Amino acid sequence: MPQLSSGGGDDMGANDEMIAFKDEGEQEEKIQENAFTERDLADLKSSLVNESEISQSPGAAVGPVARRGQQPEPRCYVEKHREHLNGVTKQQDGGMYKTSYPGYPFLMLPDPYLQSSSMPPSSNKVSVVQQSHGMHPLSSLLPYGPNEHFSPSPPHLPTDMSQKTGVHRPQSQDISGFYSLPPGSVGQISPSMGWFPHSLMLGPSGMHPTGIPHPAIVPPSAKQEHDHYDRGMKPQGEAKREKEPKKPVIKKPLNAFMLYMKEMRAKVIAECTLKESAAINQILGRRWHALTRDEQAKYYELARKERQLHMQLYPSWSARDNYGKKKRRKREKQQDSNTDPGSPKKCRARFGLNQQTDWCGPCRCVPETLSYNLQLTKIGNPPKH
DNA sequence: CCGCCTTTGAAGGTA
DNA sequence: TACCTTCAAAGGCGG
Repeated sequence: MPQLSSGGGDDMGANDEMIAFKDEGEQEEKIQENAFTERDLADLKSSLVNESEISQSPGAAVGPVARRGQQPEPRCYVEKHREHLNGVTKQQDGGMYKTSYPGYPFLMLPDPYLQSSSMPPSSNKVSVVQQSHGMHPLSSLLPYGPNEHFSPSPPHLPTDMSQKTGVHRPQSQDISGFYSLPPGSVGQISPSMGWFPHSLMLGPSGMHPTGIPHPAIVPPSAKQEHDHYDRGMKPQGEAKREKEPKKPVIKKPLNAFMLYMKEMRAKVIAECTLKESAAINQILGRRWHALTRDEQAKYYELARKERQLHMQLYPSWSARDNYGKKKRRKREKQQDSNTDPGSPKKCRARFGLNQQTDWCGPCRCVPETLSYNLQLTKIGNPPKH
């Protein structure tokens, strides 16, 4: 990454995006917050209207079809705002994070987590966007101060940590120095603990054995349990929990954009009076593109540190661990429908097979010309497609 | 109650 | 190596 050149190719993504911004000279893209929001909202609403009124306008979609390859060029967006800027007072140094930078919970482990541990039962969600007002209590722990621009190579950062980590998971790094953690917290992690499966490392409530709850650790179906509490079903819920201790889920570390979203979501919601996350995320995506490299670099650096901390806390964890929990069910459902013996005609039609003569490999149903008895006796597997 | 929507980035898998 | 897929957060909404 350009902004993190120290590592000789850090593992930050969005290279293309950043280069594109460099070419576009985005430095002057400092837009007044409120005007930006109104513009975002107007764009979003108009796009939503367009979606409903105009059918499939190619290239203009912001909807589901507007995936990466089809997204409007950032330049177009910037130019749109440039036009808009004709009537808008520019901020002289309008970095959104110039005056205060809330930081990120992984970097502020002690206080926020102690606070969260004393949260009422209704606050079962891990609060990640915190202390967005004023000085962060742990801002001193941040590698760069609130008014300090991100330094590509923090002086206290161990050399090997600045370099591309890849799949390398440090096994005995003293992260207490890295994160300035107080004695008795993560710094107590012994090197040997790194090889425990995370299910053994965690307490019943997603508590790390160090006593520090981690935002990435989420008790499964926490929301449901919360609902049970709300509906006065606590005894039943508790009994169920005691019977079936569920393994806490270790979530993926958040990437730069996710960190940005967490920080800015509340602000956008307040400004736009929007609540729908899909719409909010569209706005945030645009704002993300409008950020300067320096501004984005802060989040890339936070995300990098988050991944490193995550690697140290859960050395055996892999993103693969959480794979397929939603989509696999969907696939299996679809496969079930494919192998549904009750609809051979549909099945054969779906695969473009001859209804009279073709075997259907996916569902293994026989063609109509073969006898029903043949199907029952299962004389052999049909040829696969 | 579950999944979709919507965004970007990271990581794992595949060709 | 390029490309594809999945997941991470969020909350309203529809089936």
